[in-house]
Amino acid sequence: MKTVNLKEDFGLEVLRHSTSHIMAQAVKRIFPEAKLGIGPSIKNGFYYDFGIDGALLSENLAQVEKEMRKIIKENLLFEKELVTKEKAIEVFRKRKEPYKVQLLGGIEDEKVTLYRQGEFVDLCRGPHLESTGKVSFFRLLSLAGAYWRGKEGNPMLTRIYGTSFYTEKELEEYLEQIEEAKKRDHRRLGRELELFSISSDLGAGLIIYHPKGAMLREIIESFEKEEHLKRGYQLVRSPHISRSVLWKKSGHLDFYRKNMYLFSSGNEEYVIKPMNCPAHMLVYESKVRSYRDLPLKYFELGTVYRREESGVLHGLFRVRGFTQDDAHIFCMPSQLVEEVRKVVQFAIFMMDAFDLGYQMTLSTRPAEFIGSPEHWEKATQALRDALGAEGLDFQVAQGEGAFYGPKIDIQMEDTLGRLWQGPTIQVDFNLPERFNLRYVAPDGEKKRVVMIHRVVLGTIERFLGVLIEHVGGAFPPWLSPVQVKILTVTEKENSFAESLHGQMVNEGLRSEMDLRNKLLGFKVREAELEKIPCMLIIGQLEAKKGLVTVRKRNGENLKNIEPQRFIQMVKEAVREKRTEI
RNA sequence: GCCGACGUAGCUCAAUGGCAGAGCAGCUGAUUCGUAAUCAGCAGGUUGUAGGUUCAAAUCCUAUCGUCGGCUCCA
Repeated sequence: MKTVNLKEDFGLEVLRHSTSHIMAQAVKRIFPEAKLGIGPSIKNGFYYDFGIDGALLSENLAQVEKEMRKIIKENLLFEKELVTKEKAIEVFRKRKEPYKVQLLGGIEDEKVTLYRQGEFVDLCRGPHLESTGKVSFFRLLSLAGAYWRGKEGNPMLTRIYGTSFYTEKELEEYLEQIEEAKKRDHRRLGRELELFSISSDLGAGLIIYHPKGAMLREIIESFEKEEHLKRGYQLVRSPHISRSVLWKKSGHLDFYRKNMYLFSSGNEEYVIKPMNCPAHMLVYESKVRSYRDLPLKYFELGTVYRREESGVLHGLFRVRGFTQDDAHIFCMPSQLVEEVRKVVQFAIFMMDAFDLGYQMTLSTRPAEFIGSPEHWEKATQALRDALGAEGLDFQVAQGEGAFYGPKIDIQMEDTLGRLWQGPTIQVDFNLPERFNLRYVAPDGEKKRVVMIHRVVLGTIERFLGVLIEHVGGAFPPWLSPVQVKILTVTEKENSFAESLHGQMVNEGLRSEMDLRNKLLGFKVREAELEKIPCMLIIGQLEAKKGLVTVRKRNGENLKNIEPQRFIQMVKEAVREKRTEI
């Protein structure tokens, strides 16, 4: 089974890569001055980059598609040619392809392969299909800017994204899938379910929570607080603003300034906190600490503000004001492995509690770093050991660690398959140094404390976004802002409905009533669209007997239920965190 | 920040230089009804904002704010 799948994927890669060459050929026919960048196949399709100085616009995509169909009809052979690097450089110099020449400069091998189809030549490892005629079901999807070789200082090329399949059915299904994903988009559901909104008057990247979204947050936050207390964390709190001297001391003013909101008051410069760590350092620093006190774990749902570049803002996933479930763990070097391991377990516990999938990355020492290489080696090994002890699969991102220490990142997927970083566990050699954080060891000597900086959901905002998309807005009862909606058949049952509502609210259930003079079918439809876990249908039958009919959001009915029994059912579903009542 | 696209009623979308419109939502009335839309009527707008071109601008131009898809950066 597995090998067949691999083959198919490989086949798709070849198809898509070949389609990207056809696209490049079409673009060159229409815009002979376009310079070729690179054109690989990617997860769900392919792209090709062109240096064309903005002459290629989205209105040209249809034209490019048309030319591609012509090339496919011409059924040109993909011809492979093995040449020396010098020969290849000469070919592309003649064809005025500076990016290809640059690429060749970076290749170590003596021989490279060229692929030709008709008048088009590309530097390419291959493999390709036999001929352009083998491609038929493709679609150009979007246009985007992309820096040459992904470096900000380089020229901006124009990138065309597209996809390609062997059958029309698969292409249609893929396009359909994208449409379906849009319905689960948290930005759309956030509005439809009245969870949150963003207002340009308030400011880009700043979230306002509406009653249902605020309730959802409250549920998640109180769950988190409890779980932290169970694990020996202590709650701390710090103000939103602080004097800039604190940030001078922490180093943020130098390294992080462009992301910080600063303001002055009198002669004093102030900072709106972009992080919680410096304040937590001050808590540690406030008295002499003994090795007997360690590990110390300070937890704060800390709301921070960062001046993010306008182009990166994205719904709840990338914002300027957000709340981290932030904690700082101070320990002795000998406790590091154990503490990291506990945090890894905690993060996984949280992911599991919300039924979310994830992937892990270990990021190691970057080119520029502070602290000694031995410390780095030990800390990186501690992270590796913690992951190993839990039997977790992880990728290693060489040199991707922060300048102040190695880290473990946990990424979560959104509905379109994009990855977003959630939980992160970072060892920090920098701040304990800058704040001179020490503890008194058994021998009476003062020693440098080791610090772990960690979040287990990441930020409440991003996490909520992922959660909304994961459940498609249909929250499990324990999280659902409204758990029950009482629907009356006619206004005659309103008083019974009101007494039921009072009873449930008293028992701590989140209940709403729909007493409007509307048809039952209409009320059911609305409650279904609100994705409320269950409805109570109250007509004459129920009112007379003092019982309720439960309609779950999947359409299933439970008849003649005692109100108290129903309340217990909901409580049980909440306690067990079941997805449905 | 950069590249491209977009911004019309609460929402989804029409109106291609010549009278700003529809459906849903909202409001009012009728209907008292059993599991995804009862019927009728009414109201809703400085076309994101500011400037410009024109006899005339939602439409063309400039700036600005915001949104979307990417790039870079990041939780």
